[in-house]
Amino acid sequence: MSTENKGRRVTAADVAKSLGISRATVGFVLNKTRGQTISEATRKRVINEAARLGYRPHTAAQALARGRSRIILLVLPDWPLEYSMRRHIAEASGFLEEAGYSLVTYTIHETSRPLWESLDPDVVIGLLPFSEEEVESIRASGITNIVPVPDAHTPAWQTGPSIVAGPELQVEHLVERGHRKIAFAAPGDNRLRSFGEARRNIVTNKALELGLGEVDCRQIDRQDDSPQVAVREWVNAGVTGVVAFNDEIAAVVTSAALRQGLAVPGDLAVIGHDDDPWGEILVPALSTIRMDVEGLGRLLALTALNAVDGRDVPQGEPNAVATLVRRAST
Amino acid sequence: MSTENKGRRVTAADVAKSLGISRATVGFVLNKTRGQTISEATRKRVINEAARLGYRPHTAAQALARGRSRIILLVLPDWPLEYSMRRHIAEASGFLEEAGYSLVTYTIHETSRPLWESLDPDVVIGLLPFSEEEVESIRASGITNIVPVPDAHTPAWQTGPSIVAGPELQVEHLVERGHRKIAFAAPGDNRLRSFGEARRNIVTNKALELGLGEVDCRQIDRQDDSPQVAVREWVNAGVTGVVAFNDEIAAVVTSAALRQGLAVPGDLAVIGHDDDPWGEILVPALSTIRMDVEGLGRLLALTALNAVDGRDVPQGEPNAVATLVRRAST
DNA sequence: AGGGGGTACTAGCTCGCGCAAGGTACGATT
DNA sequence: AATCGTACCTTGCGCGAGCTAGTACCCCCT
Repeated sequence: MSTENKGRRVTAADVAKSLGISRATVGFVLNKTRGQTISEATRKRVINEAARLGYRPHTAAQALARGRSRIILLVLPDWPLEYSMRRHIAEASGFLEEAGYSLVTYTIHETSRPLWESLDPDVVIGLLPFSEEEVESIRASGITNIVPVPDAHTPAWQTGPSIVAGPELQVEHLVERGHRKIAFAAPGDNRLRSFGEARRNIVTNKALELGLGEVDCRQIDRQDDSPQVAVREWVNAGVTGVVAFNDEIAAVVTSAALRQGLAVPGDLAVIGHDDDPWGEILVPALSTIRMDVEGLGRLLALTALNAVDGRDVPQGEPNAVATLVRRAST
Repeated sequence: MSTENKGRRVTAADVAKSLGISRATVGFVLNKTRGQTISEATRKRVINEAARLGYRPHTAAQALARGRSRIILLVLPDWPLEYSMRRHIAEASGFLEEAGYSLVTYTIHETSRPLWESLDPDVVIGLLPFSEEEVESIRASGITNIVPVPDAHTPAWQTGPSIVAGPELQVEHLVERGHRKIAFAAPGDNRLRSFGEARRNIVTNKALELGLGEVDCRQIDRQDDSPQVAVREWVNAGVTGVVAFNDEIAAVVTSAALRQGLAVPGDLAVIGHDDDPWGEILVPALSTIRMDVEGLGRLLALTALNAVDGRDVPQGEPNAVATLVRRAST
């Protein structure tokens, strides 16, 4: 299947010439183009000859001709993916493939130009919401299909049950454990700023709703002394429970508390978010929130397809969106 | 930069028309084409106008015209990537970008069509050797640049001194801290088996060389009671220092020790590998090995670039390969 | 005045494919 | 006999950019 033309790639024109028919016909057959009638005999001849010659459509040419790359870029968070998550991505990938799309996964790193600029995907879809800078950057590459959609007024991901549930569970859990004065540990990292704000608001509202006092919110940066300062002042102010933005922040806070000779959860209880595998290793093991990544992932795949068609985000929410993982830190 | 043409993408022709010059000139300027003389004035005008209009070259069109996608596909193993590996990849990605290439990472899953068929990369490069079926499949997609080449030698980054240095440093450090009876904590995960074996051998050899006793090697699996068992038996056997495969394993061991009421490093010292950021957060903070990620990433990138040019795998080794990070756990 | 040799560009073909619009042959209908 | 309809296929343009082979102009030298 390869010894014929010395190295040059087989094109649709080669298939056509070899059969003595026009290139368009080959295209129609291979694309199952609707609105074209092709005799069964020709159909078979084309398909066989294409296979015999080892014809593969040239992706770039297709993308150029139809104006779509048929690539969907899935942006992953920068932490190790659990097994179930990876499996789900594989599933989503297969699902999308049947629709003629390729799923490319991507982890953002600051060192290099984001992949959406060079890959020209039809959709960029994030497992986590994008920061404003990221949205800006994606838009600037001429990509209009971004999921989750950054709606100007009420961002869906800031109000959607799937996102709200986590922080609310964190607060409820602390209250259930008897804490009445709680604090929020926000990420110092600028890229997580807007995401942090969102979660803080949810926590604040929930605290209000449950009749708790003011929620003392502080930014935690592992690089400086902010963890130490925050812990000291929290304890002085009578805070006994800390809701952390994620597991890493929770770990940093816990760490700072332990180094000050405080007991966790005795003097200060800490709950994280995301169920990072590291959280289980820590002493004390970190209580946290596990998101229904699989459900979310499936939803995202569907959303991606709909986004390509210009349709809206599907309505179905994953059912079990967030669950509490009780461990030693609370 | 966007309000001019309603939605349509800006092409090089737009830039040219807007300046009243030919499209070719725009191309020459933007590609810094050698062998073409362009006046400095025109150069600047083109560059400014391109920026003003928000011009982005159409990747697919470029790929079609020059016959190269400028995509390098890095095939990853199907297991959670250690922190250091993710950094290598980020590093390589940045390096390749400067050369005008995009690095796309990919984990093979059986459920879907392999990405090399639809992405048309210039090179497919694997962290692990490919199976024969895989090589066959890649070849069938018309891709000739495959690394590691089926029957060439193993890539340098899999055997070179860069890999040996880390484990040796771990052992040396423990000895320096006065430990004479050490153990090795291997990953339980089957997929890391061969890596674990490799590092264990290095540790064993180094221990022999330094005149230490037998190295007690045990597999650690976070999911079962192997950490507890290992720690107990190690301590009973008089082991005082543990060399861990990576920081995660080190953390798990530390954790198990603490939970048994042992002091770290008092009763058992533990040293990790890879300098995962989580290691610094732990109490006690984890001593570890920091790899020269920049060098390794560069090597990976160079290998890929050379493959594009049809050249062979480079021989050069990264120079400063591994350094010891002293923290509280030893 | 007629080259010769730069410099600074432009015209136009090419890549492989999708797809709209246009044939053509042949039997059926008026 | 002329027209129509349909099944089947072809011609040819366009996608956006790379790049070769010019061309027009100017300066300098004999």
